[in-house]
Amino acid sequence: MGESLETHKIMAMDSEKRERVINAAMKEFAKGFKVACTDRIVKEAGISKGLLFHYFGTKSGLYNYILENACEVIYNEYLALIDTEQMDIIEKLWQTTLLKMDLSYKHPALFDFLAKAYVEQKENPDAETAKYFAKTRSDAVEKVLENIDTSLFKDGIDAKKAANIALWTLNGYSTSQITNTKSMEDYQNEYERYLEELKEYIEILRKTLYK
Amino acid sequence: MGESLETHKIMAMDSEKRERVINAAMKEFAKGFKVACTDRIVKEAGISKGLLFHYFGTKSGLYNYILENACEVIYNEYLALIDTEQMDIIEKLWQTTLLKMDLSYKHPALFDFLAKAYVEQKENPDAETAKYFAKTRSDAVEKVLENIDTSLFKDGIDAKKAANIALWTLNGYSTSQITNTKSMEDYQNEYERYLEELKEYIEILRKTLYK
Amino acid sequence: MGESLETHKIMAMDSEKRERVINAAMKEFAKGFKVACTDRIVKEAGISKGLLFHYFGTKSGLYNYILENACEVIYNEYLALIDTEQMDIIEKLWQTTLLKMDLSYKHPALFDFLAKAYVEQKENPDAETAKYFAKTRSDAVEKVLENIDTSLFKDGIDAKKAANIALWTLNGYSTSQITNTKSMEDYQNEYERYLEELKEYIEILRKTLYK
Amino acid sequence: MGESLETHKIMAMDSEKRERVINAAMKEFAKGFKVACTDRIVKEAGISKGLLFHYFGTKSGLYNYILENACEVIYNEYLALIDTEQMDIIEKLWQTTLLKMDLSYKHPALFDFLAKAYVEQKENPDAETAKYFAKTRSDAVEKVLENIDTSLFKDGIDAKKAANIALWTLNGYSTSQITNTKSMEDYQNEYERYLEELKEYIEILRKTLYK
DNA sequence: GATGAATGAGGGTTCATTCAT
DNA sequence: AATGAATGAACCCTCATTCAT
Repeated sequence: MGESLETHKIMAMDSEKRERVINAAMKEFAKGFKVACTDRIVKEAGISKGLLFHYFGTKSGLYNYILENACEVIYNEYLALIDTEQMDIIEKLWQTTLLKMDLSYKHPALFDFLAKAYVEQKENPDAETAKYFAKTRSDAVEKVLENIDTSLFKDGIDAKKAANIALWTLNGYSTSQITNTKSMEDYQNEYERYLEELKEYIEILRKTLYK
Repeated sequence: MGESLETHKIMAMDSEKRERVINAAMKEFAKGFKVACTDRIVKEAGISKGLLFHYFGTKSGLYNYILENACEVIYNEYLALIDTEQMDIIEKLWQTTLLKMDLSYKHPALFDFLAKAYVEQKENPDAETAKYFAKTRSDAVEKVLENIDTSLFKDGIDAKKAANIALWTLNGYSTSQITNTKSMEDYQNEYERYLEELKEYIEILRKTLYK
Repeated sequence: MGESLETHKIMAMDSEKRERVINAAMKEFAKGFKVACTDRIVKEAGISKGLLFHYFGTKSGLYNYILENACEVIYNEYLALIDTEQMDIIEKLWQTTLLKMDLSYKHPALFDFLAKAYVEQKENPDAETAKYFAKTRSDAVEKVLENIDTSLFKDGIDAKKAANIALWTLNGYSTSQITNTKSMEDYQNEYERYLEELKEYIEILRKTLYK
Repeated sequence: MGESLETHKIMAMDSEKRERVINAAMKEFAKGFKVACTDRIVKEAGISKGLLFHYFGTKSGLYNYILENACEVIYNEYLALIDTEQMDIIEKLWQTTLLKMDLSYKHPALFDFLAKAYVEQKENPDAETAKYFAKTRSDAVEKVLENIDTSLFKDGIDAKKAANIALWTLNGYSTSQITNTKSMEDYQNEYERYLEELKEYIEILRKTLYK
């Protein structure tokens, strides 16, 4: 879990302040490690530059903390909520998509940050953090695709591949929507239509992949 | 098409030298605009720093030129080669995937650069370049999805959505492969297996979406 | 001496704690004023940063206190022990060298600190402290060179100069030994050999300078 | 000799400008590596901060260059001028002292810088530079003490030790003079008296150590 | 056209010093 | 008295951009 040197300091931090730093830093690091600017982070978090380095040591230290924290959020507020009893993979994907949307609402920068972290991986985080991040990713994939009822799929179709098709379809749709959405207000207005259309994709997947 | 101030200057440039700059800059900008460093570009391109700025004015100017150039490559070496007569969308997607792999071989940094440009959009390019880039993207989608024989799909399935499922599936598979591929050599060794597996996905799509 | 503003505060300090601060600070300041870091001092002394500044006001304030304290050590534990009855300067130098070695053992950082303070003089200490330091130095020279029996020297040799030659020789040898000594263990192993060789120099001086 | 990466860049530098940087940096580094401030160096040298780093890469890089350069000065303007035919060590020491005074006049910060470099050794310079510096020092000692006519010393006196006594005496006197000298003007006014007194020490050494 | 020396604003990091508790 | 969180000035270093040649 990355018990870096500063962890105890960070834990001792005023939690409200820590929250502000986490939010500001995640938003900033979503732009990429190098582009992220600690000046903007401290300004948005409302603390001094010195304090940031007092707690996190270096920019990389902060980055590692934010990444590990994001992983923990994924574990606690996403993976923990996945219904492992659900063996109908399409139904499960529908539910996880809803979970993700909730999460994305509570932590607006979370998925952008994680996506960037993934693209930039190996460059910035230390070995331990990177390992934790990789494990989080594989755990997430596994948790979604494990324990599925393969007998639901049409005969003669590889279950693993069919599940992937369902997964990529939902991801593809989500991505395309984010792309087309300009603003947060846009997003809220379109929310209903978005869910509706998503359900239609779900139906097609069910109709075509399932018996 | 981005008639920026410097365009005529750039055209007057020795074409071999220009090619070297384009390759070097694309590779560098694939890392992201801010992270890209003009020092490395001029070093790899074998020209002086002064000359780079003589032709392109600013780093952003260079970026815009590279982005527009990449769009032109997409038009000339990808979209132009798509078989518009092909009405079987799954077959068409298979062919475009092969085209992309060819392109990726000829311009190793092209898709990485475009992906980064997409993720970073709005921040760097000027309005006109951004518009051109957006148009290229939508033209690409349209060119693939236009003029497809919807009667091939099973009855009761929205053709547009079914086509998207096929599209996202192939993209999803490509992305997952790139992720798992560590090196260029890896890639060449796995090439055959990659195509084989891709074909299997194609078959599943055909079996499930088509009558 | 050096009645700076904080002196009474410092005297009110718990003496054990003060001792720890003095030792830690002297060791740290032996590296040079600027390089010395108050964080390391408080850590080694086992007190809080706030307390350090409560007592000493500023880094310079602490430095001045340490320097004055070191001077007092020199007065009390070195100059006070010099045998003023001893008129044989060479014998006296031999004895003072032994005294210095004792002192160096009791206060490992003392001479390093004073040497650094001397090299850096004028930059850091306040005027009064600097004066006290200078006086300590000249007192030390005087105390060693005063009241010597000049009749022991060969005729036709200026006694003052001859005494200096003896002084510089012993200092020169000491310095060269410190230079060649890598570690504290080294030092203890070589201690006997060191004294032996020193005695040989003493003999030469006696043979050449004295009648 | 330390062919570091930047050496060719430095050699291509305008020599007058380089001279200004060397002088400014040597003066500044004579305060110690950490205390030295690149802002003051560039200000005194009359160049921009960027240029300093363009040529020398890092503060350490500059330091190493200055140290190597100082060693070269020692070789070319000091060791090369020592009369190796001179077998009378006392006469030789007298001559080398004069050489040093000349050097000290031409390069006012040289010996201060080297003394500081010696005290701080192992911390800052890279391995190669450190080796070169160490070699310069040992070459200097050797060149002075080699090839001396031991038959000049009184019988029963170890020649090596006797030579050291002479060496330390002259060094001791020089050091004491520098200490007492406040300003450059002081120095020039006292120059004659200084030489006179030095000669007297020489005479004593001759009278006492030689047959 | 072509070069690369020169600039300076911006960014990460350190550390003496202050202050609320 | 005692603590350590909080501050900001100062420092090293990078890099886009300019300009004299």
